[in-house]
Amino acid sequence: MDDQQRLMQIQSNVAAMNNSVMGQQQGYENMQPTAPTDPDRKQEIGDILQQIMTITDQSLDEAQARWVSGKHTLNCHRMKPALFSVLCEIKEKTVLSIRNTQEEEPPDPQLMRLDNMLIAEGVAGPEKGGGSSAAANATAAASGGQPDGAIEHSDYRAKLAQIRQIYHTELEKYEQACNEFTTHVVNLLREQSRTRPIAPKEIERMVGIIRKKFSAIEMQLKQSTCEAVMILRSRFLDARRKRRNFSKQATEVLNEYFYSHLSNPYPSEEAKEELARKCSITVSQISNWFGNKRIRYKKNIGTGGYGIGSSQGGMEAGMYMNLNGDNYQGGDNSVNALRHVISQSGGYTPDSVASSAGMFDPHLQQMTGYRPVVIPPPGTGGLDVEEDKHEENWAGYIPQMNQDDEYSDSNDEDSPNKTK
DNA sequence: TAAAATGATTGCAC
DNA sequence: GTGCAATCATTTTA
Repeated sequence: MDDQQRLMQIQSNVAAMNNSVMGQQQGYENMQPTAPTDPDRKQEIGDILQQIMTITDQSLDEAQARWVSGKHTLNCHRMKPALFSVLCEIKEKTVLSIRNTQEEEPPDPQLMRLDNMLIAEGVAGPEKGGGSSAAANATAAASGGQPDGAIEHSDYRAKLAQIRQIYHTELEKYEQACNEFTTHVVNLLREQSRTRPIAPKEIERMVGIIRKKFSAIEMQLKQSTCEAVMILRSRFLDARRKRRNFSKQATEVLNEYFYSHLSNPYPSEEAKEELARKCSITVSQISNWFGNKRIRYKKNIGTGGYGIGSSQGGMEAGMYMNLNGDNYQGGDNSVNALRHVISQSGGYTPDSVASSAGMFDPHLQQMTGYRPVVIPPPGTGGLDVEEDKHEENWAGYIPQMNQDDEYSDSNDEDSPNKTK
């Protein structure tokens, strides 16, 4: 389409719209001493458009020079408000409306993920409970109930607080910069709206564009913060490798539970919680311990190292009888009394095996004074085991006693894994 | 100091 | 989500 055709089209458009904006012009026209006739108005509009079209064909310098000279004339022209209004309307109906539909996007899922993570880690959102609880959760597992866990905890918390502070400072800077720039641009556009048609929607759109650009910076900031938290967390969690053995008392409590529930050594959640409380360790550590215990018990049964009556003696279940190894060694409590009684009784009896399988012999208890009282037996409403859903799988590992097998105190000498 | 013991992690299956 | 099995990493023991 050449310039002439474009000009004709614009002129016809303007003529068509002229009627629609007459209302807007009404107030203005009322102020005029004489209202021009229709042919006159069309001629004037044609002149203005002709000037505009001519400018597009000129070089920048020529146009500027011409514009400066004609600026005052155009600004003072009585048709200027009407023309601005028409141009603004056209802009809104074409470019702006198309862009608006394109810009109405749903919230960025990546940004949402970052936001959620920062809130979960206690960096964003309210500080109270955020950082400290996240740190507490992370340290609970790391410390394993050890006293120096508190040191690690405070260390983690301090570093997290640092990250949080940097994040908030940067976020504040970003918001301030964003607001300042937005205000500046809005003022600039308002200023320019005196000399060129700028619709309010156009200003809104510009503000949206600026916000979008700044949100990219915000995203970067959030991403960097998340990375910093992740690095801190991974370093902190690595500290879990620096483990400490549980206290003797804790191991004893766990062993007591394990061997008193040997037929089904799967503590319920409640039992785990109770054990965790007694041992001053976490529930997950209890789960780890029982997981390790079951598997190592099975292995040793399988290799025969723990086999009742095996030449090596020292089966782990038997340890409950011979009380050797697995932290049962050298105890000076009721366990030792039991050990003594067993050694006095001349070795293995079916009853003692029953006790190892979770069926404590009342006679033995009476004799020794030892009871697994720390953990109430199954079905008593105390620390109970899980339902026997594992019993089928586990059953093969419950010691099956042969009447010929004899456990002698000499087996005490061998730790279960000494078979290696 | 090597070997054993032990708590934790990971990958897989259910 | 839980448990198993293998493995890692550290601590304890002889």
